[in-house]
Amino acid sequence: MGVTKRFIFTDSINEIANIAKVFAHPARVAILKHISEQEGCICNDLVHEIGLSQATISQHLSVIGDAGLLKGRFEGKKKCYCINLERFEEFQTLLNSFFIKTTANCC
Amino acid sequence: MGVTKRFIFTDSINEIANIAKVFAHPARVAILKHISEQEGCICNDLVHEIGLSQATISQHLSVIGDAGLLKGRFEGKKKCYCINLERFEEFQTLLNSFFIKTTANCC
DNA sequence: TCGTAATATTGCAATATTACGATAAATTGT
DNA sequence: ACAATTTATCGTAATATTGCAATATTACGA
Repeated sequence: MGVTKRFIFTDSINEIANIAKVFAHPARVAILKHISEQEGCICNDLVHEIGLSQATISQHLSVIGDAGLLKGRFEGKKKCYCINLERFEEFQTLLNSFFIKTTANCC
Repeated sequence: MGVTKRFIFTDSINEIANIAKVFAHPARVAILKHISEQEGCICNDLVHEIGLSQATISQHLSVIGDAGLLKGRFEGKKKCYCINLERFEEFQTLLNSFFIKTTANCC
């Protein structure tokens, strides 16, 4: 098979998985790190900075964007990206609410 | 191609990606949620609870375990799993240290 | 030791992801 | 309008992931 059976899980669980998928690739983590350090940045810089092709970077950016983790706007021909902090914090809150329930452990 | 070029990224970035990969599949999120709610649990319960085959659950458990997010021990023939909270918090700290640097945003 | 229960591993088919060259689309300056 | 620059999209090859049946392994009790 090979198809993830999303339909057997709750919405919150699927949402955590979807956002986590963004962080599940080092290129995307590197992109987010770079953007967060710049307060806004340009895609072409990323190509130079990260060391992947322009097409690949653009794809990763759209994955990050689809998950709601970016804000962006065009400034002339260049596109300015920044991190959607609210969304990022939403992800952290979700993670916390799921896994920080038990303080005691059995092992 | 299709190969993730891990070698062009730093260790911290790759580590974030590796741990995030655990959370990037709803079955694994559901497994972690279930375990965290039980303070220890049994794999066979998971098969019944999650709705995937025993082989699949077992595979997911080993992915979670390889990332260091589980502690487990055998209790007779059954295996008792619990969450490695230290490791989970390590992940959260890593995420924070990378992306909560800029409070101001450009967009 | 033998049978049973629980978990792990293997092998495979189906699908998803990653990466990049080529090309298209958008925008600015001339 | 045209060329130059920047980003997006398409096509496709390579690799990774997902899921399960079948089988193996491990541990216990009779």
